[in-house]
Amino acid sequence: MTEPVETSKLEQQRVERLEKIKRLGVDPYGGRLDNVEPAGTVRAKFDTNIQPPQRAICAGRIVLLRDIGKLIFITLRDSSGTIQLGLSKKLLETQWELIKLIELGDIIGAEGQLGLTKTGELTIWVDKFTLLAKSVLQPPEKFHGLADTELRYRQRYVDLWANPEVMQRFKKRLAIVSTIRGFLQERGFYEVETPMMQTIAGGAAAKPFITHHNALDIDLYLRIAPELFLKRLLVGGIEKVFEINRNFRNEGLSPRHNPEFTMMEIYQAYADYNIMMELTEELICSIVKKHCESSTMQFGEYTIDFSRPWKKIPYAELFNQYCGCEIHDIAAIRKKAKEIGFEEAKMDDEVIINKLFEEKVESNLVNPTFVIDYPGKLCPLTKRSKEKPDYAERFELYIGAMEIANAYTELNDPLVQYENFTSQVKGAGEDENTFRSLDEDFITALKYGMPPAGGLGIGIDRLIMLLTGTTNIRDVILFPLLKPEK
RNA sequence: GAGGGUGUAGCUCAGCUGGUAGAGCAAUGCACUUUUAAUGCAUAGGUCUUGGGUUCGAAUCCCAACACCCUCACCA
Repeated sequence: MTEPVETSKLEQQRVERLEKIKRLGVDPYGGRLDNVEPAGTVRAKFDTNIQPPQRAICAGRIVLLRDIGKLIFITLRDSSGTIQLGLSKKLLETQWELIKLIELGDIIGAEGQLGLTKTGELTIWVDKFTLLAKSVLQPPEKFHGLADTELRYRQRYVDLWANPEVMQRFKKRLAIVSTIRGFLQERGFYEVETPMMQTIAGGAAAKPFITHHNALDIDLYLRIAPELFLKRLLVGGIEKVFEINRNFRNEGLSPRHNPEFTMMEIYQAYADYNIMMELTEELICSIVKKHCESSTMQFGEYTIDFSRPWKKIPYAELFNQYCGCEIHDIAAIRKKAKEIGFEEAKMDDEVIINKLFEEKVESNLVNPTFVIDYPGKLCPLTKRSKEKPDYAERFELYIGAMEIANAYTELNDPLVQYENFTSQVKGAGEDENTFRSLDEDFITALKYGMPPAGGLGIGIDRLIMLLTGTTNIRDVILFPLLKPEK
């Protein structure tokens, strides 16, 4: 464990400075500092007219340092932004030897009077200086920041302060999630946590990660969806329930897929998919209103207009429009699929239809669009439409050609649910069916009676991508999965 | 899994058709009390991702490995 760490010359120089600081009798790793204010708050509250002159205490990392001899200007950064410190030898005579030893990347605390320089920059004229943490590694270059994508992901702890827009993006993410919680709590939804480790990975058709419990000597799956547990809570009598938490899917990585991702699922008893549609539109629009500058967002090459009302178009209609054939004309559909190169012979009709849909339709759905009424066979957990029994009361919300939400009127008939679990859909992938396994306890729960309900799932990472104009999911996940080095 | 791209100083990047490496920032030293990527002068900094090969000679050409990025495939 304690193998000698190879240190660079630059690091050794910094360690030498650290030793010098210790010899001055100063703890280079500081301690508690009271009444610290965010730089942004200090900036906002500053008023030249207030007498006597205001004071402020700030703490953060040194990102710029301009040493002019007996005067040093420091740009200090915290999560709220930056503020300039002015350190004058006159004011800090007793600490001057220490101050001359601090450098870029160190974390310091500074207290003093606020004022403007002759160029109008708000400055804390420091009269109390505290070293809070000596940095013994070189920070990245001040102008370009940290640009190497791999390093940015591996060392997010550097990326966050080396590239201020990264901090802003993640703060926006946190604020949006907090808004979502508030929105749902206001409407009487309870937030719950259901098992991440499950003995049966249900609620979706994805490949799970497998782990092992030693004491029980059983394999467990990391969940691919919380759905079946949240519905058990509907059976249990929690009428309005939601969970925001991680799902894990053992599949390929892409700019839109991370193996662990954050999913929100909402269930509301006595509702249906129409109510979920309203809820979705209201939720996302209220987020846009609160956290975005306009109702139009740039997302890669797309310009997305979030203005209400959002379009609602039946699946079959979109299919017809973009695939150029009628959804019931199976012969024409199979011919088309063959042209594109699907192995259509092995697939059920519905699977081909859906593949064609994904291929032809999705890329056209730029502005928020509810695709409604899915072919019933594609939706084993959904209640069928009373008027059109071949269709399920399900919608998917597409924004920026990306699937953002998926919702349906929940199937609450235990016998039909059992039937759907046990009948296989052919051609949807070999491994996939293995894991559409039968959760008998879930059927038992349904047998006790689950109220009719609307259910909604929103991919939080993707929503954040849209609302921050970020086209790679890794840029909205603090620590995306990377292969280990070496 | 397939194809394409990238990997050079702490960081950001140059480096042509092979001749043992360059800038800016950071660092080190000196000067400087109103700077804004401070400035001026000076100095130092490299297993060119790794391992093979071709060659008198490889950062450069060839092969392989590793990591990252992009596209596709897989994908509830």
